Amino acid sequence: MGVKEKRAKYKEEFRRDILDAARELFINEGYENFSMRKLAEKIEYSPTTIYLYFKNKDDLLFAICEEFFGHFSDQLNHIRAVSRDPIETLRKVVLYLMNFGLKNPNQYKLIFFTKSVYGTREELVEKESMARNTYFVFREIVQDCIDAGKMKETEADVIVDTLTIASHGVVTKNIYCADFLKKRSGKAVRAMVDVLFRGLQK
Amino acid sequence: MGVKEKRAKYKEEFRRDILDAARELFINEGYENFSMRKLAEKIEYSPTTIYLYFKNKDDLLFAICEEFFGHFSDQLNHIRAVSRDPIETLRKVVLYLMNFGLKNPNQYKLIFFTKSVYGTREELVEKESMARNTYFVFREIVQDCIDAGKMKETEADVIVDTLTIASHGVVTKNIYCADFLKKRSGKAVRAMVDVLFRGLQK
DNA sequence: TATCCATACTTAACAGTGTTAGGATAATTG
DNA sequence: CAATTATCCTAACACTGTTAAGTATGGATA
Repeated sequence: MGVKEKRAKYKEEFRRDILDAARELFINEGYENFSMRKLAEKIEYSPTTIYLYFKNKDDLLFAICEEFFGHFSDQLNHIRAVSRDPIETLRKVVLYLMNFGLKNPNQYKLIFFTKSVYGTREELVEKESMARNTYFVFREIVQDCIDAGKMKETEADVIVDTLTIASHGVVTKNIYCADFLKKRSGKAVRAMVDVLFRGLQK
Repeated sequence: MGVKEKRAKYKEEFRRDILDAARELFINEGYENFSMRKLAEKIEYSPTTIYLYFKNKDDLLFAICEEFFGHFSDQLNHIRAVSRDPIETLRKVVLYLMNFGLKNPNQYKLIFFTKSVYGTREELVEKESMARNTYFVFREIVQDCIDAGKMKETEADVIVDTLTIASHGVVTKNIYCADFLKKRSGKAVRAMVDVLFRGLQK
């Protein structure tokens, strides 16, 4: 391996280290208490060093989001692979999304509250990204349900929106209403999923 | 009127002026660009003066939220008064909530993203507040639907949660997905409301 | 080997944030 | 008139993201 490649690899590795530290800091300290300076302290470098590996804070957050969406689309594919009935698959996917958000509020906030990281859906669909892959898999699963004749023949896009938006609501409710998780989130999740599928199925 | 009363009235009036300026600043400059210092500049006082009328930033935001909930619960009562069919009333209420959020993103953010201003539902129900009144009216409207035999006999609480959570999802989707409003929010709102009521009605 | 130079990283600073301590001024009270 | 109190301000603290400019260091080259 040449020196340049070695350097590139080192750079790549350091970037990963920073990313890992950032994610950890986010999860431990929370969305509001995350700062570039604290991250710098954690990795024991000056704050400015981070800017050699990430354009700015948003760029760093974007990288973490992409990491998550990579993991998430893998999960969707896995759920799809092990389950046969399309409606059951979709139900599991929605439950997975909600439960992830409920269990990882800080990471969820990071992903979905970081102002329009991915822009419009048109932009999302155009530009290669992990978030795009996730969206496509989600839509395919919905299409499976429609093709199996088990769901109203609305556009798959609109159904994806309805499901993700409702999930988003459940999670954000939990984030901004203290103790929602502890006391009523289980009930709320079940109620929401039941209403959604009762409303969507043929 | 005695001097003390006069003073109290003056204090109250100034508080209102600050509140009005703050709301205006929020709507014009946006949630992210609001700051105590900018508000101070707008009202042409030093930043510290604000702290004589509000304990801190959160206290000021809370006051604006309460103002909104006062207006909102009035609206709910009005809708309830002019409409006869309970399901139609409820549908209008949900649409009103969604549309308010879509049209007033900055104010909506302020109200629902200001971290747990009202605490848990138990706390909300206990402590006198405009938000509490709103919650009660909303629940009564849902109860009307159940009593009229037009809705599944789930607890009204849970149904209120389902509806507000879904509305919250629609609005936040709009806030964090650029151009959602312009292109697809109408469709999304209709789809969501249809699914919800199809899922909830008997 | 000595020079050069890019890479990696730092210090110091700018402009902004919420908030507080303590001081100044004006109005009201005794 | 003196004392008190209400009202407002200046200055500061401890943060924030970000940038400009500077310093070592270590490999490549003359």
